[in-house]
Amino acid sequence: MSVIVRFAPSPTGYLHIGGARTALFNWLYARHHGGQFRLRIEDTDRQRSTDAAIAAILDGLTWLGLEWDGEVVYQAERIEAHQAAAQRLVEAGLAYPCYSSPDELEAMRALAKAEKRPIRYDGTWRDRDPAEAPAGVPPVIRFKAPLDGVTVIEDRVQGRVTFQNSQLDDMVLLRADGTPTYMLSVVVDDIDMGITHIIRGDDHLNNAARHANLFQALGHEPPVFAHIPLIHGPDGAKLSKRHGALGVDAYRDLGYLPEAMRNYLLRLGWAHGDEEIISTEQAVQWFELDAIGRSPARFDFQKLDSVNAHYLRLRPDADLVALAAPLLEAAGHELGEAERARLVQAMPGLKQRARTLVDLAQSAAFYVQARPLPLDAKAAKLLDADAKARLAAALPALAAVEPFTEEALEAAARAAAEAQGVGFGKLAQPLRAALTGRTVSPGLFEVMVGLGREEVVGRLEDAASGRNPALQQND
RNA sequence: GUCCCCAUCGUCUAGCGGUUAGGACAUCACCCUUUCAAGGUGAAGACACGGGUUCGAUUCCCGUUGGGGAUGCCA
Repeated sequence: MSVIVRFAPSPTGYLHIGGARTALFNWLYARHHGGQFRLRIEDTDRQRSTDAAIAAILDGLTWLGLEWDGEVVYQAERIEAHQAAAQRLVEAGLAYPCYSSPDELEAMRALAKAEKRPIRYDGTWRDRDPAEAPAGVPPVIRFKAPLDGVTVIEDRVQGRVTFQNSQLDDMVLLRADGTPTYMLSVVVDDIDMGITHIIRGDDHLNNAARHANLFQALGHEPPVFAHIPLIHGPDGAKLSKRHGALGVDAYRDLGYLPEAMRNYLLRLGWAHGDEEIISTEQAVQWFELDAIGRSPARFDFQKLDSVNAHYLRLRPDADLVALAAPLLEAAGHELGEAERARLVQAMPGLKQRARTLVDLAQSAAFYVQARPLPLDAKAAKLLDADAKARLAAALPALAAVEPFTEEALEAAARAAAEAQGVGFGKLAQPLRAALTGRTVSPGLFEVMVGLGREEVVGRLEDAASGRNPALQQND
């Protein structure tokens, strides 16, 4: 049997991190088995579905590199099939019209709650003669769920889960306006799409029992279920849109790489021994449902940062310049050919120190900053009169270094420090401040070579004569 | 309230009856060193609790506690 899985988000908001992981697991499972990964937009709730949300979901998946197979299925376009299925169930006596009004239902629930009884539809219209229907009230169609016995779900992640059928009430299949609900449309679409495995968040575990019964009623065996645990926020509470959950676009803006997101998300709930850094290719090869853990995981930015830093270092320098360039330009730095070339050359030292693309752009800014270079507070403080004197004294030797290489520059700088009778650090930090405007940077001589002789001399002259403006910031 | 799920270092996890309970992130020390990273070495840090089963439980069973989810004419 060839594997067909699907990711089925509802377009009521952006693609959040939990959905992204569900999509990733589905995608990996499909790729591992050489099957298909289908995308289905569950937009049966026309009021809450938006085109913007659909676009955000497609964008998010594309950015994450989770390409889907075949056409996107829009559930709203399949209403006729859903309605026909409901009709068949009514004709077969497996579903019935219910005339209870929303108000009555609400009162029913309130009463059940007050009396501390299970909150469930009481089945008023299940066996009542439709002839008793109130005039002018359009009914909903409800599923005639089994009253006793049990429904057993053999879940690939959660194991065997048994539900008492007495707990399952008669769910609404068709709303009063004739539109299908999620419960109906998922099952009909899963059948029509030939879905073999349903991998989704375990907030649907309860629904699995209802779905399984509907599959049976429609004459099909349910697919294999795999309900994966939810992701929680750092405080252990459910990660929701009003509780720290961000759309994948936010992670992109925060400077995370898609391959890092895939690796990090994969390790949230899935493991392969002690492996931490797992390439996507390797993940496809290894991924299996059995290795999915059953307990919920908390989202941890520090770990994500660490994984991201790893993948950042793996990226080619030119890639990183292309990714950081928009950020630098947004910060007001104009990037011509010369600046871009300078950045590519400087990237090995920069990328080793960055955790995100945002970090990277910030720490790269000094390379493309126009003179005179602004100094941050610490750098300004460091460049006192003594430091400036040392810079002035060392300048001629550095300006004359030939060839202009890291080795030659280092030799010259060390000789200059010695000539001045100070430790190398006493000269190095002022040089750093003068050249980068900060007290923290990549290796000094790497910076010099990256900047080029002319720029180095200019920046040192600026600093020695106190031409740099101070930056207001305090880091 | 009712139903369902979960429970190993702060966090992510390995473990699938007998281990000095392993790794990663974070933390702390030291090394390297021109700063910061990276890298290296090391430290500290966990089986929620109570009953069983067993020669032996982190591991199997039951309960307690604690989290989470579901209880919609949302998905």
